[in-house]
Amino acid sequence: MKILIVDDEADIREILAFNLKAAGYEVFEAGTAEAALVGVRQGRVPDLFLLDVMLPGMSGFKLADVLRKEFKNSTPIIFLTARNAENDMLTGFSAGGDDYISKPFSMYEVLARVKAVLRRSSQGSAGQSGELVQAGPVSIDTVAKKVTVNSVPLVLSKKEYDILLMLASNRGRTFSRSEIIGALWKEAPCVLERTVDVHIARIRSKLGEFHDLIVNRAGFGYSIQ
Amino acid sequence: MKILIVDDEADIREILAFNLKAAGYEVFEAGTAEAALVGVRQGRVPDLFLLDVMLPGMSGFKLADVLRKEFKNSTPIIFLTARNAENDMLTGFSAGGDDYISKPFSMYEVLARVKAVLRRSSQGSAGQSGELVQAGPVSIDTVAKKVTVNSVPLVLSKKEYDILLMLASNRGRTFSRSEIIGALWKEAPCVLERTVDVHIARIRSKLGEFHDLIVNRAGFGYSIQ
DNA sequence: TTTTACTGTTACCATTCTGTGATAATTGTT
DNA sequence: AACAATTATCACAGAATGGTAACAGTAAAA
Repeated sequence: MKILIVDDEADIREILAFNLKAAGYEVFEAGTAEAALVGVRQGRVPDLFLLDVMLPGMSGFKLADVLRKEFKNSTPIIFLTARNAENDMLTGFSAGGDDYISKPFSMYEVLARVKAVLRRSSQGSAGQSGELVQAGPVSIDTVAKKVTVNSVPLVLSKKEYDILLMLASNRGRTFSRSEIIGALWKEAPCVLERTVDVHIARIRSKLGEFHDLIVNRAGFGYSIQ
Repeated sequence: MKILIVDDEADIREILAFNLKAAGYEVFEAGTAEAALVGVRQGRVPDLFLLDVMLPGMSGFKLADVLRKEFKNSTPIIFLTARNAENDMLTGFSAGGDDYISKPFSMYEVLARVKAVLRRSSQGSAGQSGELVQAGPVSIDTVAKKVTVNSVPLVLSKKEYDILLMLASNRGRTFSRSEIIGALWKEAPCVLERTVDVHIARIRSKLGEFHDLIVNRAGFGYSIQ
């Protein structure tokens, strides 16, 4: 799968590129919308755009516009936006299959989103309901950031949501407590490992009859089968 | 075990080098990515890189890229990142077996990470998704941490899993009890050697008809052929 | 402000896992 | 064969791990 990163900050490009490559994607970079357009016109068409909104010269939105008009394609786009009052209105918004991630974002978040978008676009299912991560009766809309269990809405707190998403989007994989903390406690990675237990317990109690969706293996950690 | 530290700040290098040496590692240093590359090209290849992301000249990511391309090796890399908006996205993230630690870090954190990474790579199990270790009918997914025998799931406890993985990823090699204890009882290496027997017995009984997968040679130890 | 929800910690209990000693079985040696 | 050394297996207690409730501090909302 080919991904084109368009961002004027070389550091960000590098971080994204390196880690996406490590995750097995083929990655191209461009520092400006104009450069990206040249590449695409020469035939280097990616399967997904990672597009900074704030670009010098042609903006990310303009580029998206041009791409849509010129190629009439439906290549999905993930917009990267700096977090400010203007862009906040975009957070969680999604239209025409596109998606927004606001800086600062975590690589974990980006990777999850990229994976979801590519899977969805390869499945050809339209994006009205956003990207869905399914795990048994649980369905997570990663755009709306809403969870349903057998179509019944489930209200989770941020941490509960994060943990459930991490487990659900890696079904079968067992995460140790320290892995979970390392991935989700970016601000203060110094919480006790027992904290994870408590969050798991809270998720389970909200899951009701499906409380055993999250499996624990003593000494290994937690997983969703 | 050899570790190459690449960081432009001499102070940081010194602190890391001193403590890692004290912990028994062989340590090399480089102030720039270019210098590190020269050393590696001359044959001083470490078992682990500690790589600052923000280097003058060639960045840490670029160096990692070059190393991967030029040597096609899978030497693990731990990236050191200054804590700022850009690098926050990397905290706790891990892809392709690499790892991130953000400054300021504690030596305890670094040592724990180094130890974990080296153990992982010495067991021959890189961190990418679905790494399989096969041994006859037994197949071990080192990411999901699950074992199957002829595709039938096998539920093992942590210690049982560790022992089976050690034997399976070094097929044909016979490990004495003290070798097994030395490798797997890092925390409390003062258990009786008989303990290993008991764990082996428990694994064998779970293996059912394949109980003779694990072979013992009197006086030598255990192995999987 | 008050109220509410969220998060992290602790404590207590249940469960699972692990190490040990006893004893039986096997292997190697004379 | 007889003996010694080593390994296999069992049962049990203690240790480690996990589940859950209650509490307190904090942030967000009313």
